[in-house]
Amino acid sequence: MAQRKNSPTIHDIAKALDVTPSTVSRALNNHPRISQTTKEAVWRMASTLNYQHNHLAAALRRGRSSLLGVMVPTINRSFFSSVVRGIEEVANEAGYAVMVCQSHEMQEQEAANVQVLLRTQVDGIIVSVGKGTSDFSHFQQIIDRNTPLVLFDRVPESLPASAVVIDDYRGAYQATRHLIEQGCRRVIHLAGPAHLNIYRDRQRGFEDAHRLHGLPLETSQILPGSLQQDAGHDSITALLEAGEPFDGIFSASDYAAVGAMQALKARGIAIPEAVAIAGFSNEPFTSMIEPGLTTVEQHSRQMGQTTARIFLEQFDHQGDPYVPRRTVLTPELIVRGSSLRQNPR
Amino acid sequence: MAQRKNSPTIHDIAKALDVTPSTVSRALNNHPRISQTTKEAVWRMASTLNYQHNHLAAALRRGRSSLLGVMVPTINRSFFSSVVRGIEEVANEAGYAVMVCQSHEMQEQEAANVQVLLRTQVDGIIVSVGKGTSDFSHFQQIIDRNTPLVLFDRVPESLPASAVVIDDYRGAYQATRHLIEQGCRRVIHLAGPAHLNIYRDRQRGFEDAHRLHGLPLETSQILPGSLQQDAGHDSITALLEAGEPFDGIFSASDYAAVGAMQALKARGIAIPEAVAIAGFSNEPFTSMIEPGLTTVEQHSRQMGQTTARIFLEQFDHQGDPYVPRRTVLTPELIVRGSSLRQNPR
DNA sequence: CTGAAAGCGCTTACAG
DNA sequence: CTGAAAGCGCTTACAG
Repeated sequence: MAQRKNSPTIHDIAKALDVTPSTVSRALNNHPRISQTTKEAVWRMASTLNYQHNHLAAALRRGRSSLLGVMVPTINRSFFSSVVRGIEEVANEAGYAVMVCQSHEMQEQEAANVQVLLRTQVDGIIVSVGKGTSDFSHFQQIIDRNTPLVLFDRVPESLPASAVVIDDYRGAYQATRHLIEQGCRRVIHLAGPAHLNIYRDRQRGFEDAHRLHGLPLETSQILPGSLQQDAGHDSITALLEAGEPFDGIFSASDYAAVGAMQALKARGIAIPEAVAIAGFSNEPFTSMIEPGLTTVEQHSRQMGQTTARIFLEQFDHQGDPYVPRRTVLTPELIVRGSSLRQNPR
Repeated sequence: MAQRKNSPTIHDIAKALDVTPSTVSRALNNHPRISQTTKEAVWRMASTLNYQHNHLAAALRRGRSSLLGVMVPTINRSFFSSVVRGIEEVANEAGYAVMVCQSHEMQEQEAANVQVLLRTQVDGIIVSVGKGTSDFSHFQQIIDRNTPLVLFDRVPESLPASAVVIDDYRGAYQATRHLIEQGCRRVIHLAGPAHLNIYRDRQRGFEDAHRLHGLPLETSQILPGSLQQDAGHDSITALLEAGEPFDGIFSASDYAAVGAMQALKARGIAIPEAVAIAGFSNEPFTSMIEPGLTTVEQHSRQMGQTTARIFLEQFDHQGDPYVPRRTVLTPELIVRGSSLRQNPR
């Protein structure tokens, strides 16, 4: 079995200095009513003994852990890892350690992770929900426990919690309008699962861009799918094999857009001349491929920072009647070679 | 201030059932010497009261937190996020929650994170060191505290800790040999900081491939750098501007390789005909770009799983005299269009 | 099979 | 400016 970790405690420091643990604790926490001499003696002794503060014990006593839980569908997306980075920056600054975990898009894993985070007594939880989640009761449990919950990007509307999102509708609208301005007359939309706000909003933006430009739109132009790279590839390949005509693609994901590009290239279809294409998220690879993929920047790092700040506010006002708020960031269209035609219209 | 979280405790369950906290605790932990009837009553009451086990308190009492700390340079690399995924799989299975943090390649942040992890009383720490780290005393501190430490991929040799790596030498050797077999006679190596084992080994593999194939090698063929995308771009651009001749590139990083490819393309140099190129890591984008980038697969997920298993072993044998071990995984060369010539030699 | 009691390492009102 | 004492919520040898 695990052997006792003979780490020195506050008690050891106290004994060595012939003061009480109370004094040592106060000195370590830089309490104002402890003399400078005592503080320095304690600090020196702590360093000599290689004292390591037991955060667990302090957390138990204080009723707060200074741990912030973050759950994302996967860290293996530039979007999510950038958001995490933004959260870290603000949280660390405020004295929080961040505990990151992944749902891998599965509801079961998501619910299990919520249990882990709550049991670990995190002071708050930040979440972007997985594609596989349709029942949100595990989040309700967080709220019931009075633990601050902040959502970002993928946000279930039914939950009374604050959220930070970008204006997906607007990003999609702009991307689609851009394709139309480049001369596209029949644009395909690679859409995501409609139970997620972001994909619903992107589809609405796509639709409204057509409406407001007086362009007809058939439901067959909208292809829902997993938005993975292979799904994009397969959807477009099927379309081409069926002989369906189209001259533009707006994908709700950069990954599916790349798959689509590969399907087009495999048949020698010119991008952007024959088919112009735009994605969503500005993943780093979008500027590595050729032609560069037109996409929508989501300001992920800033989104993380904002989310963390809202958690901090909410934590400080815990107990007060809290009115959930929604923060909407503005997306930015990044135009690259995949959609930019020589002679638009 | 934060308000008391009125969560029910073991004591509440005990009172409601008219038994003692001891019994409730045992029932919840499924202790063998508690009657089935009592257990079921406790479980039912726990569920009725919506009891949430306080992991912090249990951890404090038991002297173990069931938390595993993982520190990587950045989660924003497919390699690292896959390793983390592998660690998670094994650790969760064994009842551990994983706490991920990033050093962002900076020694200071790395040392600070070690403090956070130790204070949080994690049961073990898994690390891949940052590029900016030259002083390893913060890791020594982990060992001194008797907390299991396992390293992977980027491993300081001076530390008496177990490590999991791939055979970087072999991967580099194979990639370079492949380039030579494709007819390259003067290969450039985009190298990484020599204080990191992986880059030293990759360079050795590069060198030995030349030696064993009787090909001359000048020191000017080795270009050390940050291995970021723009660094690769700039190094190769400078070489071209200087009129240096070369017909192959072996980059110690996929990112730098992409930068190099962009530099070549910008000047209309044919890949792989004029210059063949290979990278390292098999990042997903290597199969998205054109031509596909030849690279070395590192079996990252398996690396994570292995690392986690070694932690578990080490934790179980804590206190025993532990002999650090080194596990070396075999890399795999992935040949793609960036290096495959029609008529080799 | 269950209970009484001590204690994990810290913090903090209450005194002085 | 410092101390004595209680307690955060749990677990676990020791009894019976």
